[in-house]
Amino acid sequence: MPPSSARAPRSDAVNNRARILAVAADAFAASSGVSMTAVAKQAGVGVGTLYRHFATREELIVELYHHEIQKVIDLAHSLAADLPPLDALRRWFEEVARYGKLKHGVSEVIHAATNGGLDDKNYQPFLGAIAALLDAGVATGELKPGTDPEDVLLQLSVLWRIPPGEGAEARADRILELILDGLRTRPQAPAPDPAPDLQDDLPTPSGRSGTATRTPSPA
Amino acid sequence: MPPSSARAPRSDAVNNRARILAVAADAFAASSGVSMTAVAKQAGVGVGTLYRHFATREELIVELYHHEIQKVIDLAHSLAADLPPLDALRRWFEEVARYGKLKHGVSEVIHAATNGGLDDKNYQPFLGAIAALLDAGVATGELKPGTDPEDVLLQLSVLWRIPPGEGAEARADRILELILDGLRTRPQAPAPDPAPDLQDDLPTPSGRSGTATRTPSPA
DNA sequence: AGATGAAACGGAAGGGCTTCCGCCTTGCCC
DNA sequence: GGGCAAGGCGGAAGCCCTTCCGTTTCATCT
Repeated sequence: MPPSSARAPRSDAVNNRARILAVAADAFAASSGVSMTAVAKQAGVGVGTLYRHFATREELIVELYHHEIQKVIDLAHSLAADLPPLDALRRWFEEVARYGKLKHGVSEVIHAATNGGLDDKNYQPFLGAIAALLDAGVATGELKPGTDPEDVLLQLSVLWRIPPGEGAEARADRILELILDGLRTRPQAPAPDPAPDLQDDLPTPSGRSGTATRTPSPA
Repeated sequence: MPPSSARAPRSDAVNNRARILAVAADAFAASSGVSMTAVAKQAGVGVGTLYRHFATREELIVELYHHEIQKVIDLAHSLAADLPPLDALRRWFEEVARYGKLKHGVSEVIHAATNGGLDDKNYQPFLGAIAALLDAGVATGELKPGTDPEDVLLQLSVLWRIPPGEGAEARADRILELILDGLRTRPQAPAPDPAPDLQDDLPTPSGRSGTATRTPSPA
């Protein structure tokens, strides 16, 4: 390729970048709540320098974890090749969820992506991974055709917003299942008749999950 | 009731609260990017006072919009009563999406809710609204039983994260449909046999079919 | 009216992300 | 080797949300 407009990068810049990444890797490994200022200080550079290299916090994180991201992407492709489409999709979803919990970075990246703040370098392959899984399912007729990978990614981003604690894991599973069902093809029902034949008698129609009507809150 | 522990609220507090709300209503109507400091200044109080009345930015917004929220909640109940369950649900989803776009507040509130930062006063009725819609569908057998309204709310929260512009509206529609399908019951396929009888043989499992990557909308 | 204590007030301060801009280093060319 | 721009560097500063705490005000009790 023609070396047209790009001078060689300056050596100090190269060093700084490397040092920043090294420091940041350590810092984020210890805890995900690391401030840009802290990273800069530890790396022995000013914040300005930090921001010269990584225009935004997200961008730094993306860089840090793009390795992990790549693993997730690769996994998608291999699952798509090895497993029945639905299983592949489910497994991948679970894996994504798991990654997001363990390595906080993956979720941050997806978050960045769904916020539009991710450049093609990481975003496109991710979409490609999803597309591969979807395509496999479309091919066997188990998944609806025409689903946009970006939409799926957006739906997945919900996973990182589950408040942690108690039943977080179960909840993630439930939601994954909902997403999955949304993606599947819908077999023709033999009897679309809306008559409720199974429900004999429910004395209390609102029986379950605290359908409590509003509290009498005065304005 | 015993006037046990609650003194009458002080008059200055009452006045300040009212003034803050009035000012904030105007400010947020003009643009959603209003800082707490700005609100406090315009209301002629210190930030400390502002925060005494509304412990957090979200809380102020919730208070501002809880009127709109109530409308959405009421709508859910009346739709659930008047329309076939699936239509009711779809219509309500659409309305929620629309509200979120127009009045920025509704979405902020849902965002707060799904972040766990919303107290019962607004959160529970919202869940109740969703539960009503779900229950109606469960009763007719069109929706899966046992879906947690909170999960649905979380899924809806995705709507506010669609980057605005170009095909945002269409995308919201697509996603709503995905969510909806995830909630529906899955009719028994006549042939539950896993053998693919329609597909002869797909030699290339990785062949990218129609799910071509969408053109990345210009960020 | 005067005293008194609980609650409200105000704004400085802390911590975060990001931008801006004057100064300095590096690498190239003469 | 010396000069010169391009680009990197550093950190102050701007804006945000929120917390803290000394000071002030209100409502009540004497």
